[in-house]
Amino acid sequence: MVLQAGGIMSIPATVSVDNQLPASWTTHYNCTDVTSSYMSRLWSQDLHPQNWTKYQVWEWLQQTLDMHQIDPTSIPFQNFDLDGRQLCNMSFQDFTRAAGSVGSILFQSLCDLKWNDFPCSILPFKEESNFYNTSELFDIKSSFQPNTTISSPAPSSPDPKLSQVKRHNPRGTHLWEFIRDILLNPERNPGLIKWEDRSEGVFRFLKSEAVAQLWGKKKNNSSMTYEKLSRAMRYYYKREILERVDGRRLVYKFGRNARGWRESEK
DNA sequence: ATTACTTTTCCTGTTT
DNA sequence: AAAACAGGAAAAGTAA
Repeated sequence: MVLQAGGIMSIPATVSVDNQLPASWTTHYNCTDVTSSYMSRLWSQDLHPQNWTKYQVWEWLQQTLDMHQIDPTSIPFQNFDLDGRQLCNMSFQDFTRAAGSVGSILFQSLCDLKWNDFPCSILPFKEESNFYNTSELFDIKSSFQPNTTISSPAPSSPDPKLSQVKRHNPRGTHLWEFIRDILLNPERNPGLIKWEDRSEGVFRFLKSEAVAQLWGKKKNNSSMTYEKLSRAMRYYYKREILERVDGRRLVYKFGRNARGWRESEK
């Protein structure tokens, strides 16, 4: 029998992701536990949508879609590369232009935030934030959770088109989506992965182990490694979510079945 | 409980 | 020699 010595011990203490993240990231991470009071104060007083940064707009978008169980890839995020002021200046029509039928949901949601005082149902779920969010990069759940009371349960917009909105994996972000979302948010991607050829969908891992750690964090698996992550990536070839790029290490390319990575895509 | 699908884990071998 | 790439196999996790 072959002895596999040291297998377990070799879990990379090597790359501590947190050490590599810029302040803005870790701040966001760490605040999640302490957040309740902090956030509610922050949200109810200081940070009206008007004053949101682009990042906060982005966060709001994620949360709202999630809350309504709308597949994030069904709307073009590029259309929301806006700060709070710009967002608040958007008309209803602007929203529908930017996000189709989902636009009305977003508009509605934003109106609630703009004009209502906060539904205090916003931070009731302490345990859940632990659940999938020790420190989550791409969906920071600190502020709200799907809670039916949060925004008018029956939005008075029986839009027929809404029925064809994809209701899909609210929680399940797949690996390739995770990767895509890192790529799509350069402000918060501290040199982890970079586009090699943006229009062709070619990208390269710069810090493979750090990405793996981050992925592990998301999946609550502290022993994730690039070795294992890359095996999952290779399974994507067959499904044409990724295409092979050979000869170039750590380089991958989105395939025909990968959605939502293009600059202008719908 | 079942099932289909995705990811993780582990491994052996190859390539860069 | 070290790090990536390749996939097979099987276990484990997940969503419906």
